[in-house]
Amino acid sequence: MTFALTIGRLALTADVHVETVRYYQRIGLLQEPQRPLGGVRRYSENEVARLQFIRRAKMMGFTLKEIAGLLQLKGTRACDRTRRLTEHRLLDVRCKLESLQRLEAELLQLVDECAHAPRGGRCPTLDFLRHE
Amino acid sequence: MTFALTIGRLALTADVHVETVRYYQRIGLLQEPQRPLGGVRRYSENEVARLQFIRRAKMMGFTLKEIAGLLQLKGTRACDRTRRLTEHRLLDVRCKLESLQRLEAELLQLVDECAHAPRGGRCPTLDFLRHE
DNA sequence: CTAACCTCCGTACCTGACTACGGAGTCAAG
DNA sequence: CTTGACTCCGTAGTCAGGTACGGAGGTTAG
Repeated sequence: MTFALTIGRLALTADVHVETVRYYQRIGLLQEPQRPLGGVRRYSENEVARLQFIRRAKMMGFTLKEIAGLLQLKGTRACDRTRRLTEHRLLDVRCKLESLQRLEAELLQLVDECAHAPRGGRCPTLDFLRHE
Repeated sequence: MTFALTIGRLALTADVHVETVRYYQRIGLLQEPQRPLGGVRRYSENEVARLQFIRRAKMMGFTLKEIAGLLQLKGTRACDRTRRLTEHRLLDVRCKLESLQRLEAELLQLVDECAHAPRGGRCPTLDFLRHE
């Protein structure tokens, strides 16, 4: 393998902090490679890929626990099983989507009302929060 | 009806935990009424309203810090400020919406591919996770 | 009046996702 | 072979937003 990164190079390559790598190791999201007696651990492109996967999933709004689940998929052999898990994920995402869309509509309405409220009058947003 | 609630009744009425009321008092989100010597504090409808305000704002995705800001707004310029806060919230929500929609599309594709993958062949989801 | 419940108050603990620190030991360039 | 950067490891702290606990004292139904 051409890759034999130290933890620092690994972190740099995957664009996370060293401490974050260690943290992920502590919580079991990343396994730590064997350490040669009195030496320093080396990481391969596998670890880089895994870290980048985590980063992407995190940006998608998954929690680290959810990501651990997603990474379990990686080890699972059966397509049926991955499909069920992915479908579950999809439902979840759709739920979140729905409530975010409702929230967006409400916020939009508030912004709009605030924009058209007469100067010196009452604030529709505050009224909404106070009286509904 | 006269409001002279104990903290427990207040919490019940506003549908939060007693400990949460105390927490809000600690962080200055709620003021605590005078305590009669060797007695118990009493709360009025003001506190109920304020708690409900906080609850609603929280559901709208405002942080407690932002809510503290909202609660201090009074007077004619209030609308400008609430509008800025709400717009900020809106941007946030839209960002999340976008990435969730991308995620939904990706997951949907995976589910679909898995559904049509030949039995015993390679799992498209696993391939996806492996190869980015 | 008394049992049962509530309030008060301080402090400690929880989850999530890190971030910081410190004293070793290790590695690589000059 | 030294110097300086890096790694290891453990522990501790951060921030948000609460929860839990425990002893003492207040309040209320029967």
